[in-house]
Amino acid sequence: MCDLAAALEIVGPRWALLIVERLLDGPQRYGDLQRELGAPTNMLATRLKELEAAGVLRRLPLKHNTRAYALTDRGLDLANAIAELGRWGSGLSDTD
Amino acid sequence: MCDLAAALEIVGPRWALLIVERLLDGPQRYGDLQRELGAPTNMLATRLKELEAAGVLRRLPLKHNTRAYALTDRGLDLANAIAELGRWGSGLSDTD
DNA sequence: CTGCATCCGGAATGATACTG
DNA sequence: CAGTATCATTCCGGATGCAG
Repeated sequence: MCDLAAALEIVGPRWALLIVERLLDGPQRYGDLQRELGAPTNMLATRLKELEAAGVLRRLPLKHNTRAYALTDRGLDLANAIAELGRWGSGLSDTD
Repeated sequence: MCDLAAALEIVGPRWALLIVERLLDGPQRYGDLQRELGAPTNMLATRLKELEAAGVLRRLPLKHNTRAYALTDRGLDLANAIAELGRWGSGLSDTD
């Protein structure tokens, strides 16, 4: 299996890369991600668990009943790939 | 909608990025892609149509009953993003 | 013989309501 | 606020069949 397929095993499922992109801004809470992404709550919970298991992000327990999700080094490493993909996406309306 | 989401609308579905990666080697025929990717034939046909509609690749009619699929400029533009994602995927076994 | 559509079972996804 | 349970819908995967 090539490296790209291995990467897609983790960030391929829907919402995964969007979650990481939001987290590049800094740690965010569950409700913040849900609102900004517009993702279904069950999918958000599922992806967060997968990404945590993959070592892309980790949960930071806060006071009371709140936690925050923050990228690990492995997650921050995705910044370049996300930037390139975003740059490509921004040029989709050009020269159409 | 952010640029990343727009990009994922096209290359998000399964096999899409894998197809483009194989095509970076040069134009390939349907059977070649099917064998090297191990993708189901129906999915391959579906993704190829979507990617063609998105202007990522185009069909080159060959002699007889064969066609080849080749990347357009827009498809070649994905090389950087694929390279970054592949690089990230290759580091997944490190420091595990 | 290559390219692709169709059929069907199963997995992934999405909307909503509910619990701690 | 954070996450789970449930159910409808769509997507995916494998086999098969048909057309050029």
